[in-house]
Amino acid sequence: MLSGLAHAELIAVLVAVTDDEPRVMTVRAGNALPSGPFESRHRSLQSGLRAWIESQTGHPVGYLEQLYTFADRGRDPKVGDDIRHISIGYLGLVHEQPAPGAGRPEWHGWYEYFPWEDHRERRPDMLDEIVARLTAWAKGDPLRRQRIDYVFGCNGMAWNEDLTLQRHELMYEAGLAESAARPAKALFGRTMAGDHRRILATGIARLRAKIKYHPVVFEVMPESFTLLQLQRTVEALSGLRLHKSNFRRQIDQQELVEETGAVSAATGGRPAKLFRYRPAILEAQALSGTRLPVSRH
Amino acid sequence: MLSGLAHAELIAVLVAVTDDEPRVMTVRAGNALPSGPFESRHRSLQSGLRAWIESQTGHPVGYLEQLYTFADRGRDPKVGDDIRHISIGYLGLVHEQPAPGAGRPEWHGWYEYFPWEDHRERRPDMLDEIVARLTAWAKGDPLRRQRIDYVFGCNGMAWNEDLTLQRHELMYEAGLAESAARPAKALFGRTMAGDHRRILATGIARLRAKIKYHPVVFEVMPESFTLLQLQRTVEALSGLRLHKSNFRRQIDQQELVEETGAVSAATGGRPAKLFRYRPAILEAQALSGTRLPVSRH
DNA sequence: CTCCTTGTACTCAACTTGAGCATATAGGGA
DNA sequence: TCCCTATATGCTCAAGTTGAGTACAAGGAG
Repeated sequence: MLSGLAHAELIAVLVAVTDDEPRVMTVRAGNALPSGPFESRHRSLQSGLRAWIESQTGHPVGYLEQLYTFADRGRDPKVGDDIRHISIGYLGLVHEQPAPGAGRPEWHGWYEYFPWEDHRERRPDMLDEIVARLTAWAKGDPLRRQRIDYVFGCNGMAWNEDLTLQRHELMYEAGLAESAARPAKALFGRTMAGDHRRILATGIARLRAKIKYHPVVFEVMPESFTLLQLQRTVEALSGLRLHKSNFRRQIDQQELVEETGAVSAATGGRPAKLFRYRPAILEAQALSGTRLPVSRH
Repeated sequence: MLSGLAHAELIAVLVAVTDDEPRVMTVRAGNALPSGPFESRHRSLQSGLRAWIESQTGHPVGYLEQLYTFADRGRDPKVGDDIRHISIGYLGLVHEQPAPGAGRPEWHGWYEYFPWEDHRERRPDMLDEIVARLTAWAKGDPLRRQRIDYVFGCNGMAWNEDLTLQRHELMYEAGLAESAARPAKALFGRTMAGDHRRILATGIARLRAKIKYHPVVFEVMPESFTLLQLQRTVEALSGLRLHKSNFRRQIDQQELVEETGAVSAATGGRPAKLFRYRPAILEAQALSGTRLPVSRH
């Protein structure tokens, strides 16, 4: 018994936003997240993953953050049947892809996997079905009922976009997601191999929370952009519609952007000023309590 | 070469608050955090650690959260010299200890290790010395200068209690903390073995950030408490003095506590009502943007 | 009884946020 | 040409939140 020995694997949730759609890099035709063994030649977890990602995508990774470490009882014929399998998940952000889906890396919209998470147009109808099934599963247990209400925003509670992971876990418990017994069968959304969809949910949740108090959006933006493009990107990631003028007020109060001087005529109406990110003050202003200016409509 | 194989170890930052002092469980006379190998008999990381902690401290762990996974090139004669060493850090909160320091587990005040982090009485004088040495190290580099100002709250910037980890890392870079070459020598505060002090800094930072938007304080409180006791506990953890009436307003707006009906006469003046935590609504209200009502004085 | 100490309830100005309206500037078509 | 539509951008205002302080209550010690 090799006590304390385990297989270590790095697994990445790599996110880009193209055409107002958040996309995640996948392998195996969208059925798995990219991953690889953590090799001893790597200096550190971070640098190992960074090198590997850049070789795979050809894009520099602007932002890389550890997400979570998952452990599962894996099987490895080389070492023995009962060795632990440890996956260290990372969230990486890359700038807009010029040609999404071109080349080997496959980018899939993340709402393929979590269609109920996109509330930009309207609250997805699918949610009624999900909540109905969860309610049946809860069987009147008041604690479960309360959890459903909170996590899915029912019975007077507001939808909280940050709870992506909790929603997935609740659905998993209730048998609405893929299971070990039926790995490819889920009632809602597209599945992934193993626990990859769960890791993706972790990444989405982390990014949605972070975007509110840290200027990470700019890590997926091109060099220069209009304020509406910026807003659309935040909306894509959070799955919400935002209030336009309040969003703008927030952005320029934080002094995170500056005008480039150029304008974009590509928007149809009055040309919009182009802005660029101004990392100078960096984190100074950023940490003030920044809630999203959600539009109620 | 065993590609992908690694030693996995669990390491815990276990926190309790006694006598208005945050304490952390240590081993080896306060020189290390408790840790142990992750064994394959454990169902999961979380449950393995939970069982282990409860056997060590005799106290149930109310709250357990993964902190971070650290990787270092370790040495293990059993397997070979170049196997990876992975430490998975956890933050755990336990309720007030009846007799701190009694028995095997040793609880040490966390400000022994980070004396400059306690701003309850006054800004520690030590900070002037630290900043002076950092300034010398920065040698006029404006980026370093800006980072020092931000992280330590100099030159018009406010002290941000959440930046414990960044402060430790900056001091480490500048050679003011222990190093691999001189593991026990630090210019400020008490050291720990290996990177344990850094892991403790990670735990402090996480807890200080979390306390603002999630009702985790109650995990270190006794069953019933007065509002001032609650305030003193938050102050102990955050290292700040809070504004009394605003703190109270915040607490009862969140409706997280209810009166027990009893009063405590132990406080010297007018007896204070006792309260208990009311987890009923649990997380519902909690997630609203909760900043600490810092007292400027 | 008086002072001292702690607890509890209000008040009020400054600031922030949610929501909507008004105006500016482009292209396209009658 | 001139209006219409579409987007961009600026401004206002009420409602809510926060920072700071004051007034009053209720015990114990001397």
